[in-house]
Amino acid sequence: MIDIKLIIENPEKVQRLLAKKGFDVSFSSLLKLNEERKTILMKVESSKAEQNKLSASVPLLKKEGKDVSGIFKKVKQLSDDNKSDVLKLEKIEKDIYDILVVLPNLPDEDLLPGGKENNKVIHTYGKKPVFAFKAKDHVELCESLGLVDYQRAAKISGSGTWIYTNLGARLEWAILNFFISEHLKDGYEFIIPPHILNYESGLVAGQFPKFEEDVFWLEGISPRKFILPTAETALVNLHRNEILKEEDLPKKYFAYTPCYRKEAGSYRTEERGMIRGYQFNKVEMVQYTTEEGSNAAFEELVQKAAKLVEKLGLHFQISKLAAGDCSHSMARTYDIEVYVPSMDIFKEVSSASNARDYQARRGMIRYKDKSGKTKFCHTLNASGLATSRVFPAILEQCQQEDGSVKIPEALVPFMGGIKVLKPIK
RNA sequence: GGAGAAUUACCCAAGUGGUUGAAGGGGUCGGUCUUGAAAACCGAUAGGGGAUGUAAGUCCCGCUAGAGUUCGAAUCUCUAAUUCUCCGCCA
Repeated sequence: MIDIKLIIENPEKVQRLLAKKGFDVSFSSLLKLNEERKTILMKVESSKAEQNKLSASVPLLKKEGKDVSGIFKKVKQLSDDNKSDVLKLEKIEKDIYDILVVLPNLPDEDLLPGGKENNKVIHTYGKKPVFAFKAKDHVELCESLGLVDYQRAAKISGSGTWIYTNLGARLEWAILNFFISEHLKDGYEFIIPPHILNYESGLVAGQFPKFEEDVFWLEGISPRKFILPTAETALVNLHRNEILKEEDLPKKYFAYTPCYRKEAGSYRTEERGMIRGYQFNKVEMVQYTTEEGSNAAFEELVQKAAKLVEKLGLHFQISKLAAGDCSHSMARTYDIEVYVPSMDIFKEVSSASNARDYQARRGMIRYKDKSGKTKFCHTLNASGLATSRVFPAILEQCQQEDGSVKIPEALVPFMGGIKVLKPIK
């Protein structure tokens, strides 16, 4: 949620920043509503004050044996007269909320406007692997190595899904465990959240009301619930409606959950295999920080995500996203993108974002600073990482001429010492 | 899934219609005493949102949430959420 005070004080600035995200908005009606709100609020409150005063005088007068029926009548009259204004006020407040709740977060000043085309690669690690043989894509490799079963997945579930089998399952699990152990080393707290969340959680994360259609809703449960599209949705709601202490910040969490998304429908032929499915595994990091601490936390998250890919020895790059390519709730986003040889492109394995106080305002997530002032936290998140892109990248980047795949050293301890995956046919 | 009970400030907890911005504990902070500590004693400390104002202040809303009854609600009614207990079912 954008602070309405910011809009009132500087509507042009907010307008200009939102334009960078491709949002063309005018605040004239919002500003007008706000003026109306103030006028009516004052009226409503002063009537309330008078009613309170009169009512408060009743006990004393009663004790003195005086007749109070006149006061009853007067207060009733005041209350009745006030009713229409109270309703009007409620309507205006709802209208204001409806306008604010759909606005995306403001992008940081330093971001380029526009979409993907203006993303800038700011760091590249490693080199494109060169193969002296005809390299396979990850779908072929999964098949020949016996790691994934797409056919049976289609049978028991449907399209957009897959089954990790045997060593595939072990590799997937090893990757996740590797991530988990790294985060533990860095002092992040491990969280295993429920996968079924309530509406409020989606709202606070900023997914709702705009993207209600993008998640899976459960039937037969009330109030309605959805399955999380990312662990961020759960983690960022952990401290909803809480006031934290400044000395407890930053709070650093990570969680492993599958992520359930409808976007697999946007399948394109090049996104074969496990590049985009209805369900994928991801370890997610979230930090709650002070206002002052959020830039440093962002750097840390980006570095942490990058470090994971680096330790796997994969070729990857970091992109600074243009304003329009940042998520709805985010002020800035850097993507860590791993190279997928068969597609000859870089695919996102992590999105590190700073929501600043946007989510915190929605969820009333606050902290008391040293002077005792209550402020909104900043929330940040980064995948660390999504396996569904890492897994194919490992297979494709680490494949050898004989059709085997060399397991990255960092993963070997988590693979029970297995160093190479050999073709089974 | 069925039945019952609960939800008050950092924590426990009193409070069943009117000076309740909420008794009493505990905690926390400060002090006395002590070589230091503990104990004891003394004192301080009650959240949050909003309106107005340069400020001090004044006012509105806050006792899980929402709605209602009433001149007036923490207190009565309804709805919901959560927690606990019992029964059922089960990995």
